[in-house]
Amino acid sequence: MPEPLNERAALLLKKLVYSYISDGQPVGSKKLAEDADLNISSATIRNVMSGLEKKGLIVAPHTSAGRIPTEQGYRLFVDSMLEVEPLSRSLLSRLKQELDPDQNVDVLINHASQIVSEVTHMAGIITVPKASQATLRHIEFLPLSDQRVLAILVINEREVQNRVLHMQRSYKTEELQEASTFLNQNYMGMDIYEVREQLLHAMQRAREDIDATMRTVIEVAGVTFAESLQANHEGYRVQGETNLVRYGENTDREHLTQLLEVFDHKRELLGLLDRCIQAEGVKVFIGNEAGFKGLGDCSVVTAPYMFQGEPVGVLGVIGPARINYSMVIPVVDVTAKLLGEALDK
Amino acid sequence: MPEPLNERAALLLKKLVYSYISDGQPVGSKKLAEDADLNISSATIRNVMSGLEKKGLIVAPHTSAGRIPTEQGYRLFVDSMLEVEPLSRSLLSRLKQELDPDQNVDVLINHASQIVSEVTHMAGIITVPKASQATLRHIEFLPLSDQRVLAILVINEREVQNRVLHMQRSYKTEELQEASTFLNQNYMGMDIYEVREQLLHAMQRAREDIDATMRTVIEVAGVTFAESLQANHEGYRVQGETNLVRYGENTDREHLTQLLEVFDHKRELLGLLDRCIQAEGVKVFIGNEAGFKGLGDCSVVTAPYMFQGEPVGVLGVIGPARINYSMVIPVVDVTAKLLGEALDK
DNA sequence: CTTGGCACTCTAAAGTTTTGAGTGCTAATA
DNA sequence: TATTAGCACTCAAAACTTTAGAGTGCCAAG
Repeated sequence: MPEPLNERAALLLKKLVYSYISDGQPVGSKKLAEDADLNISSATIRNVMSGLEKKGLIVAPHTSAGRIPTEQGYRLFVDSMLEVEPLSRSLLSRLKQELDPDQNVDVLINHASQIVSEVTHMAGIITVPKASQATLRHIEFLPLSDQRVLAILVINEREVQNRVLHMQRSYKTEELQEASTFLNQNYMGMDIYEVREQLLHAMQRAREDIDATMRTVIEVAGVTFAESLQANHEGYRVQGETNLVRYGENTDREHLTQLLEVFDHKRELLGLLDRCIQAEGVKVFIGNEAGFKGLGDCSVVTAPYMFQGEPVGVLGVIGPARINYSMVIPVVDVTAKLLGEALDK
Repeated sequence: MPEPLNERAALLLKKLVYSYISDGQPVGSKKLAEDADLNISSATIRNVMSGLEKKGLIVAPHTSAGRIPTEQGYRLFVDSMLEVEPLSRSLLSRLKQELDPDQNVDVLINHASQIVSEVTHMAGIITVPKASQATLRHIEFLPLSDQRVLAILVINEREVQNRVLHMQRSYKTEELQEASTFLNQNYMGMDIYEVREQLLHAMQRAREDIDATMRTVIEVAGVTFAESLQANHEGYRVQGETNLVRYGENTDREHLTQLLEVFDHKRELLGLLDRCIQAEGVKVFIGNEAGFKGLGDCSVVTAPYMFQGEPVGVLGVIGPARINYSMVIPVVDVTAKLLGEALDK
């Protein structure tokens, strides 16, 4: 395989892949002969194709069919002969509009995955961003019935979280008010891990002789931050799996259900995505390159997205290998970038 | 059709439906003769079946096949001969656990639809609850950069909403603090529609000669409540569409994609669901009873769920007509009830 | 009223033929 | 030496045929 492809062979492979991507039909020598603007007879093309087959770039599914690209064929195509189309103006503006920065992280990442899924007609996947940094912006407590307290946290400027805490005793509005005022005055702008640390310290020190406010603070905030960290959601979201159904004119149902089951095995997929987080820019996995079962003939296209200069998550799509890479790649790329911008506000 | 079924015919229909539901195969006279504990020859059964066919309760897909229930057959079965199984203890406890009342509405309704989808292996659908009542519990404003303000609303005890407002000018923390304090003191416990009304009035009155606080209040809160009402989300959620794929051993792909497209036509489905909101208890639509295209051979099972004594939304599942009604119906029923309880806290 | 029996129907499965796209090779050509 | 036309060959897919058997309807006997 070290032997490089001569120019004509490369051109032919390129045409073949484009043709196969658009029709889904194996491509024969005759079709290529007509199609190509190079004046070459089908016999010559057969010779060249035979060479490409020896190199493992294309195969014939059976004797009397045309050729289709192998994984390596796609690989070479994607790496060295793919011409990506720039995004259409209208699509770009739609992306921008959909990724309205005035929304919280959760909504944003859902939108991002949804929109790439819609546009590419593949299944969209996105990892929930690692909360690399979580600065306490504001905190508020409200009493509920039955010894429960509603805690509202504003993290990192505009991320609002809320949870219901079950407490040992019930609290009055005023107590809670004092507690939140205290916390806001003393801990605003601090990392929430830090806040928790300090609260733990404070708790250890002075078990007795602390005033009522401080006691309330410790009790309520202790629970809050414990839960806050615990709820440090990880995982990924999938959207538009049904697009996969509409594909596969010929694919049998088993293949399809197998693919759908991939989404049930969180861990493997998450592993793959996590590995992409450090990669700069778009990555394309073709077929088994992704390294796990059930993805034969499938491709995964991913791009990491940034928050405050750090890659914090990965956006991607998953679908048949036979996709319009020249469109999908820039869409994923740009959406990831826009998502990053929206997160940074 | 007014002619009532004799006992034996009814029993036979029942057995036939159960058999078809469990195998998906048309049921012949011989199979019924073996299966049934009644000692009756296949010939007799043929006579009876012929009667059932005349009444339009069953049909033979083709001459030499067994019979399958028609829509009317299912209807009769569901209405008068279905024996619902009580929920298993383990399932019930799972439902209860999943519908943890300490979560906000959004999460709860998603969970509800997700869990019925998982348990029944059908697609789960749920309408977003009508905000029949929205009492202001607490409000808070935080300044952001660029003349933007983060508004946090607590509605109905523990429902937290937040949105980013774009204002005409920028505000200081203190201004906003005063505004929120004022609102909390004066409007807490009031319906937010009411609050908006009063603010509008206040705005019209005294254009000039109002103090700075009051002006801020009007400016910021005006925008907040306007957006809050506008965002009065309506629609529905679908979960587990992929379950539909795993069905239909023989169903052709076209039929399936057609079904999936139903979900794209929000309005029709929403119309159907809305009509169920007033119905007490579970409703079952079979085939075209639902009244729109693309649902041939499909059933929809729905149950309204309550909030504070009012039906506010509908939970349901959608899938092939050939489903295990005795299991699906109680699941939808109970989940809707539990959801109501969770919402009521 | 029920039943065994039989002729009849019609699908699904298995087997067969036909078609045509595509190949590899060879010998002629430039 | 590289290209091409031509031809024999292969094989999947489509069309068609055959077979098997599941199921029916109806009749005549119990």
